[in-house]
Amino acid sequence: MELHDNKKREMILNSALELFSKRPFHRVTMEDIANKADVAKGTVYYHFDSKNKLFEYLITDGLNSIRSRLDTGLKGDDPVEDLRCFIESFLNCFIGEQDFFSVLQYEELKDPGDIRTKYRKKNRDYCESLTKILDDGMRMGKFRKDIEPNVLARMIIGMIKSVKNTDHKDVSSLINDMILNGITKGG
Amino acid sequence: MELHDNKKREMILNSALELFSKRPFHRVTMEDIANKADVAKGTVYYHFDSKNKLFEYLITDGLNSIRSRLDTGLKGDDPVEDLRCFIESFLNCFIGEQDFFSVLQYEELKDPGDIRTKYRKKNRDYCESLTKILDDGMRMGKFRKDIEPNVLARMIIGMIKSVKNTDHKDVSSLINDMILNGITKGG
DNA sequence: ACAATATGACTGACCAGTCAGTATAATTAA
DNA sequence: TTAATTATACTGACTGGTCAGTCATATTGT
Repeated sequence: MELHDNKKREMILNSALELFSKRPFHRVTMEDIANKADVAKGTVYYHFDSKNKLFEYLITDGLNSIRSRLDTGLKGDDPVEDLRCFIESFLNCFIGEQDFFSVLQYEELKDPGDIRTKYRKKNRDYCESLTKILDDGMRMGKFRKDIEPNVLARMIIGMIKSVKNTDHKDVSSLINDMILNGITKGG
Repeated sequence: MELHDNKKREMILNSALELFSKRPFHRVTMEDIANKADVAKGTVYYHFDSKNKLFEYLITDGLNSIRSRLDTGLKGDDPVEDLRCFIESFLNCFIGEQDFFSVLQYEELKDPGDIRTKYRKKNRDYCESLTKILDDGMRMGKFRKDIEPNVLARMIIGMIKSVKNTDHKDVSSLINDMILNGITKGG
């Protein structure tokens, strides 16, 4: 019976995400957000305690949705297949949620002494999921063992995140093949 | 002893680099920099016109030194060997100049409407150098052809940049081998 | 009526950049 | 040699603008 169609709250979140993805935290003002959401500044403060809290919400909310998307489809018994699946999901997330990943990129930068630190761990969650896949694969003799799984995981994520505007019909399987077989064969 | 030794200027640059590598641009104040350099705020402004100009100097100066380090050693006639050489140089730069690369990472983020845009291009220079190596290699049949050389270049850079605190004795050749042969063989 | 929601003028902290002045070294004048 | 002049390096109190957050008031919904 109480409230809400939450229309304005949604507008605020959308506007904030878009602005934070285009400029760093301190170059986005609460008034920018309010204006873009077509709402008064006070309204933003009605829905969110502070600029930090608003930012915090965007990050945790986004991470949660991405995590659940990344976890679906993993079987746990076939590392090669799980790797393929993970890469595909991650690439879909990455391309589908570009604004969010831009915000996350700011978030990932060092800035001890405020909210950020607190998310570092959660932030790495998808790395841990991938780390596990790689670790399993190494123990089963499917992947090379001369590198730490978590280092390799981060490298793979870093690699995927660097992909921009390619029109290859299936980037996902291309990347998968490159990771598995390198650049000297295939093509 | 005071005139024309650039001691303070150096101190300012060092302090600024360190601070900018730890916090985003707008969370570093000119007074922070002055304090760290053990100098008055006015002194910073004596040596640099503005905060932007100081930042600008750090970036261009760092990029110039890195570029020249990356170009030495390339032969131009053997893509496989040039790739190996590039990876080694880049990794050395990346590990040796971590503060600078952190600053650069901020720099690489979108923030249209100030200095940043202007450096985008220069910023990518080392990518172009790598792109050329890959392009040559593809034309010579050494590397797979089913991916744009510039996309691949960015992926490789992204991969290397994701390497953190690994104590493998020769990370450089490990990475080189993984890029060439993938993760299913080797180790 | 009453609570929930929304408003925007206002406040106070913070910070980039200024400026009037000091100090020290280099140059010239006596 | 030393006094006077100028150039260079440095200082920190101050200013003007910006922006997160507040609050008294208005509007809407039930």
